[in-house]
Amino acid sequence: MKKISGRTITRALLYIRTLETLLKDKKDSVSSGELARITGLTDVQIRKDISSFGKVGTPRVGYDVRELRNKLENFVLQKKEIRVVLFGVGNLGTAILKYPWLRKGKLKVIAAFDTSGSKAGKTINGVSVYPAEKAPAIIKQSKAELGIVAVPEDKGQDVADIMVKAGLKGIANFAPVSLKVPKHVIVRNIDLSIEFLSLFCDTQTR
Amino acid sequence: MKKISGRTITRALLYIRTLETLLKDKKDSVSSGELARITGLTDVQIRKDISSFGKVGTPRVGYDVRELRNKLENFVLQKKEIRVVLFGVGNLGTAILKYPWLRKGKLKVIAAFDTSGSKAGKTINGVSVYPAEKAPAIIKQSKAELGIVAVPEDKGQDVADIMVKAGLKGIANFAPVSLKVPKHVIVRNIDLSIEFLSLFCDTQTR
DNA sequence: GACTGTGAATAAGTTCACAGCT
DNA sequence: AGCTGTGAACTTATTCACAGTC
Repeated sequence: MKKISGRTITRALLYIRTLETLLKDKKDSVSSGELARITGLTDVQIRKDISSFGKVGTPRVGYDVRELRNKLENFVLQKKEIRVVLFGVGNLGTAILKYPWLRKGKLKVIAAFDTSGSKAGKTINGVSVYPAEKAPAIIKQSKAELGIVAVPEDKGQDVADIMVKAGLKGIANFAPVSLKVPKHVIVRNIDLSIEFLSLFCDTQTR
Repeated sequence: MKKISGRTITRALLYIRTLETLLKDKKDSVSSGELARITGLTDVQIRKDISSFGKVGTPRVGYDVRELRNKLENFVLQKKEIRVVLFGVGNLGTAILKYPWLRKGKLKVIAAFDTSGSKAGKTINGVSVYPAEKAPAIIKQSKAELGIVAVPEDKGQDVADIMVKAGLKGIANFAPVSLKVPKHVIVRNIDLSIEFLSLFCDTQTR
């Protein structure tokens, strides 16, 4: 088996999501063309992606939905549970904590942290909020792997430093600031302003 | 001047953000190498991107921060104000409305909509919340261009349909569902679950 | 010497064209 | 016929190497 590109993996996660809704609709067979219609990608792209995980479809029929879902999950999400911590229980942090789809999957937010004393001690959607000082101990002890930065931009770097020191290997950063981290830590930036503006630019150029 | 790729534009938006924080720090000159250190990109990438907007740097010195910022803004964001509407005033929608960086830039949320009667009539961060029925009229009259889908997944397609019918040209979709829209409407999907999971996968493969 | 700007080389990603299966 | 799977062609994006400038 060869190495799989990050883009293929991201699309595989989309396929998994799509297959799961097909399962809910009691569909148990699907073709690459049908997946293409749903996702907006091309059928060839989808077949190519899927083929990098091994042969699983049957000609003339398509893919067995459950089998394909399992195949993709086994490659992409072997781990049973991915432990995540969140920094910043403001509006965005709360929104992330309350969104149900974090629980449906393998993602588990195991703790949230906030510097404001008024937030600590609360429980949001089953997740306890702790004062920021407790973060290093809790992260290490719980063996969390991912951190979400949902604090204002001027606190972003401080939070990232804590996360790095505590041993997190991936950071999802919603603060509109570039984080400085050692290269073994991977940062995914989600700057909503930039997302919206680049979407706008896309609409202009066509 | 040649055509500029979407990726270059997204990076240009990041450069603009970065230059603006440099301005705040009273830095008025910066090199591609320095921008590279801050953003995590390579210096060549940055020079190449910038050069596609025209010559603006001076050898031995670097770029004038203010001049470069203006140059990039003129290319990428000529428009004075980009009008946006939001559907779904739950936690995520409220978070988006309250985040300050939407106002710093050219993005302006001109209205929010929610089906729940209890939300309509409120004002969040200066943005009025209306019942969903008012959306078509308000969108058309205000000449809004972008829509944000922050409703639960089972309402996503309905909202997208309203947005398309009202003439919006771009949709930022936070609902974990694939939207079906005519091809002249551009959708940017931001599925937080997929973002986090793909980040996790990245941390595994190196 | 220390920077920018850029054509050329390389790498990554997508689409094409068609072989192969049932 | 109608689908999957895949090498090959092509397109897009990044990196290299170095010329040009102050």
